[in-house]
Amino acid sequence: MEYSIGDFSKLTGLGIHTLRYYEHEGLIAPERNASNRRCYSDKDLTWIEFIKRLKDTRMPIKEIRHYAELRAAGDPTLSERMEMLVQHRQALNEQIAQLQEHKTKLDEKIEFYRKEIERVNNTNL
Amino acid sequence: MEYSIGDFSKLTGLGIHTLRYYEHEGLIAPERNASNRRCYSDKDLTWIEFIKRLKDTRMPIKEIRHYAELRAAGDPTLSERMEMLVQHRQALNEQIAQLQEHKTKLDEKIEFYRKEIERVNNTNL
DNA sequence: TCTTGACATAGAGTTTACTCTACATTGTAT
DNA sequence: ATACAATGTAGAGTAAACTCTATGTCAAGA
Repeated sequence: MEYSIGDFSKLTGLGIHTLRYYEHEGLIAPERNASNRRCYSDKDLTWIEFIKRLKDTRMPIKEIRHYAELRAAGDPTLSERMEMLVQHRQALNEQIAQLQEHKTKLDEKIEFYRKEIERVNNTNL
Repeated sequence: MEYSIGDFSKLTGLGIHTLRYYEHEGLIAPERNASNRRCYSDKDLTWIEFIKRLKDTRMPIKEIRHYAELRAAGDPTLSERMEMLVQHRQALNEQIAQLQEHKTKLDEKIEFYRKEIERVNNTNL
């Protein structure tokens, strides 16, 4: 299937402006039809979903662009791309560990609040 | 203990400019000495560490300011603060779940790359 | 006393990632 | 054929969170 930018926008949940911006930043390069309209493919869809993952996991656009460039260069860059992903997995593992620690502390804090509220209530009997 | 802004900066890992910015944004309000210099306390240290947690878990500064205002208002706002934290815990749980899904997909992708690299290597024997 | 370094404020500048505006062109329904 | 909605480009504007600059004050060591 091929999609106009409007359809692709609905499909991905990204705004039309954002899609053009991503193209300008070298993240994605959809085909063009005879009248210069963008034609997004299903491959583009898979790719943009992966870009969304990278973004969600805090990879900056610059780095995603670098990955996109390697990807465009094909097979010879396979191992370099894999290295990037392995690095990124490491970063992601650290993020998760960090968030889990934050969660523990937040749970403790909430428990403290619960007790404190109870205490204040009892004081004002 | 009391700390000058320079000491406090080293202690927290936040730049001096950032500390002043946080104060300007209503996140923290250190005491001042006779000559108007900021005097950060150990309480401020605990508080800023908590702010760092909130930031790390993607709470925007506006919201942290709101929490800071409630905190400054004391006991009457205890339950409202707890509600905020409970809400934020929910958001944090979702973040963690999301990141774990991203991790799974990333692992799969890396495994795909590993096989692909092997395949390409064998093709070129 | 003099100098130097830390600190003060106010406001400008930077970075990242969009988001929007202006204006021209094209595709489609009447 | 005409209107109007979608798309194109170029570039300006926005929001968040810093980060830096200019200029002035103050306190402690040589």
